[in-house]
Amino acid sequence: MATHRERPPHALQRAGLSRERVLGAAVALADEGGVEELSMRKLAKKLGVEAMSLYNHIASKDRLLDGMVDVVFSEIEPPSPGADWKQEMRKRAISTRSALNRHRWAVGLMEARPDPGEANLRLHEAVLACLRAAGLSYEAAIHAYSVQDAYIYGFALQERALALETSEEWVEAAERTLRDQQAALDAYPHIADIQHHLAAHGFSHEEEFLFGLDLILDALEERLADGRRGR
Amino acid sequence: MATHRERPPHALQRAGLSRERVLGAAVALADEGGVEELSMRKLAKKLGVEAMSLYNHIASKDRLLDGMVDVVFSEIEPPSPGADWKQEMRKRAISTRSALNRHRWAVGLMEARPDPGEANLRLHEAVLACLRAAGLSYEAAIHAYSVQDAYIYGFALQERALALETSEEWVEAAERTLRDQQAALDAYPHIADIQHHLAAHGFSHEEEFLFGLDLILDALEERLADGRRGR
DNA sequence: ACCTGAACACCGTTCAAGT
DNA sequence: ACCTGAACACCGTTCAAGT
Repeated sequence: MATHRERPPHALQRAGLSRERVLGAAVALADEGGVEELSMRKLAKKLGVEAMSLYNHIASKDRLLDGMVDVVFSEIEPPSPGADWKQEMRKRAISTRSALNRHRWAVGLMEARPDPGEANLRLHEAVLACLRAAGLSYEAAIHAYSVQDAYIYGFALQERALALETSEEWVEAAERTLRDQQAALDAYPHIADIQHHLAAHGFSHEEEFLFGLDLILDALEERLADGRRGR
Repeated sequence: MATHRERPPHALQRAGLSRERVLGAAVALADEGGVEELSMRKLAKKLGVEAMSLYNHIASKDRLLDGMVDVVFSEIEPPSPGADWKQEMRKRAISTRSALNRHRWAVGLMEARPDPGEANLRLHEAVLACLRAAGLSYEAAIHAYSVQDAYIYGFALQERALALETSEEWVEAAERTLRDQQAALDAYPHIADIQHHLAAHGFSHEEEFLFGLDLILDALEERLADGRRGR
């Protein structure tokens, strides 16, 4: 190590890239402009380098996306096996939703990558460990995991589409719809009713998320009394 | 109509395109090769025409995708308002899943398009009508709709990723994982256990889907006893 | 009204060449 | 070992021109 030669100060040499720097910049770029804004050329420019340099650190754009997805997985807090499984699963679901809201480009990609990254596996392992420690059979654990994840990722998908953040924005959007689309809404009276309801009461993604989450967790708890006895 | 002039038989003139033909070909192309295979140029070639001709029938690729998504919505059987809401919702969920399995490219797009198409609105209206006819309050209807759709679309998302069809394929895949990734699995004992379970018992997407769906519908029925009394 | 060729401003990726 | 320029085979879309 001490014998390592000093790098000569050639102008071309010193970009200082690394897999981590590339991944970090890619995530930041996608966070700002969406995944369709992410091109190898733009990413390179952001790093002060030509596009082809990136290929020294990642094999292809597809592998870049794999890495980015695993960055998102690494931000999700894994459950601990000891404590109350329902509480742990609830925290993990909330943590997942907020990671997906910070990185909206990731929603469709998280479940879509074959061969998962390390952070993905670690989280996966922790969830299974928690459920098994709670006494669930393999079948019950698979069932429980499957419903929860379908719900969490599906909810995030809808939330990404319905881009309104606050309850006030919902009121405003509903009022605008009622004003501008009045004629169209005549054909869809129940949709119109719902718009009226939203204009009057607003809407909270968070509240909505927790309603469904607790519905599912409570129902699982009831059913898994059976699962625990072998079923 | 009778006075309509015969079209002269010029060589360039007679492609006979229409919005419907374009949409149909686009859906077929995406069904075969996935959405990344769908380019304006390839679509045109499939229709025996140059890419630029397509722009006489659809405004842009984005509007093409809008149209394709609405084709998928049109294949989902809407619930009827009179009958048992749980049964109607169950049938509609199953119909949605099978449409999404026929058109796997659509999964991430169905919920992602601003301004919905006609088939989308018609289905949306029918679902709300069914829930309201069953006596649910606006709040309860929104809750019920939201959980169900999150689950349905989220499940389809997972199913698309886990591309294995039959239970036998699952057994085979699990066996291969256990054989090839043995070292890696040492670090993740619970994942390894699940793979063993899958290798022994197989896995059915359909069964899994129905477990979660019925869990949710039953739980909704219980809670909505309150929703019906105004809550 | 519908179709087209040429062109523009982009893509991801390969490959030989530089240091 | 890392970075680059030129090149290849693609994209979506515009625009003027054809019939």
